[in-house]
Amino acid sequence: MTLSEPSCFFSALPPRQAKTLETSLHLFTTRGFFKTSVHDISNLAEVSVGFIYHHFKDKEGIAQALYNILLQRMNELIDDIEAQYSTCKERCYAIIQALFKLTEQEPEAMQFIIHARHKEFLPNEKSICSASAFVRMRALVFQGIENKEIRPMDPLVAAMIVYGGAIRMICLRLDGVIETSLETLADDLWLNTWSGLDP
Amino acid sequence: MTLSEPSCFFSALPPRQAKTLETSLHLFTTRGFFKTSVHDISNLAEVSVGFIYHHFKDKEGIAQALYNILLQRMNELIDDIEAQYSTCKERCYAIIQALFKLTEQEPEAMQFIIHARHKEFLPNEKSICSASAFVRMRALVFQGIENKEIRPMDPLVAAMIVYGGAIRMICLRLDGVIETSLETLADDLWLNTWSGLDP
DNA sequence: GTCTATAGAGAGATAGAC
DNA sequence: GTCTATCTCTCTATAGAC
Repeated sequence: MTLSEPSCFFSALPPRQAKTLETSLHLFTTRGFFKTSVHDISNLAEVSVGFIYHHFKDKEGIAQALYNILLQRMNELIDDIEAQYSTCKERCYAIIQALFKLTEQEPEAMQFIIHARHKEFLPNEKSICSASAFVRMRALVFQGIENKEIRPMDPLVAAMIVYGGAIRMICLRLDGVIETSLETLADDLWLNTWSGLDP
Repeated sequence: MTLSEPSCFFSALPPRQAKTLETSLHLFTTRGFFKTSVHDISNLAEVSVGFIYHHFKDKEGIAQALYNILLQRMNELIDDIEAQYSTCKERCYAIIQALFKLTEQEPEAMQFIIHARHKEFLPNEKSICSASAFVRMRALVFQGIENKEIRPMDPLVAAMIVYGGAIRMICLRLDGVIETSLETLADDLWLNTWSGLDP
């Protein structure tokens, strides 16, 4: 899976639906969901309002579709990493590197996944932290404790230490506080994070 | 400063303005800013719409007032900690404990501070990560590196490691993913976080 | 399937009495 | 200072032509 082109997330869909979702992702992350009207999307994506309502249930339906597609991609990304690596340490680091890469290449997608406060506009969706991809990320750490790759501690605490710094860096990068590419900081982060967990 | 009573944040204000802000904080964090109407606030706070518009410029003005007051409190909290402790390690741990305590006692205030995506409804306000309290928190870590309390590394990376796990735990606690009090997990977190930073 | 025009509802903000 | 009534506008969603 390459992540370098915006269209890659939506390439399985017909082109105008893909355009609608790309445009919605852009507007939702820059202006916010509630400050984006369906007409804004219609104008910028060059599709009619009728087209949008024919293919998506309503405005929330657009957000729901984005949410499903992006989390699906995250799950595929974890599938790949689990297939390629076997130790907890390798897998967790690979996930962090993949998230950093995604942040640099597709900041809007990352913003939507991490930051969008889905609860406000997807009331039926659980918190993003409960989404399968994030549960699987934590599960990798739990296994690491069982395997004794990680020193004994509360599993949830271990998971927060493993991913907390990385997720925080992603947030600050998306907010413009960090001005350098995350990929150059990944080694420094991981070296010092892991030394707190090594048995 | 005690944080155990909701009114403590707003106790300097006349009672009905305090009630307005308390109610707004409650509705903004539970329903969201854009799904809360001024009439909702008026009804629940038992004040008139006219009262609200007389004391606050507009709906965003309410959010701005909340933002200012809560960040002010965070700054006072850091003042207290800087006065009471002198080492980087002690100060950072005290901040994490204070944030955990605040999360347990005033979850709505914490939710607003950390999670509210102010950019959507306070477009003139910088990202919360740039707010003075958060900048000061990072500065404490930077000093720790200069003092050689923390092993040499990128200062921003060090700050993310110090606070990343804690902030992540706060988010998961607020979202209901963590079901136990954060205060019982603080020691475990800090012990294993710091051992990645100790020279 | 796709479009335009429009209905209908709700919200922010204000005017003006007290 | 405080209240109620209302104005005005924007947005979601749909109806109906093609």
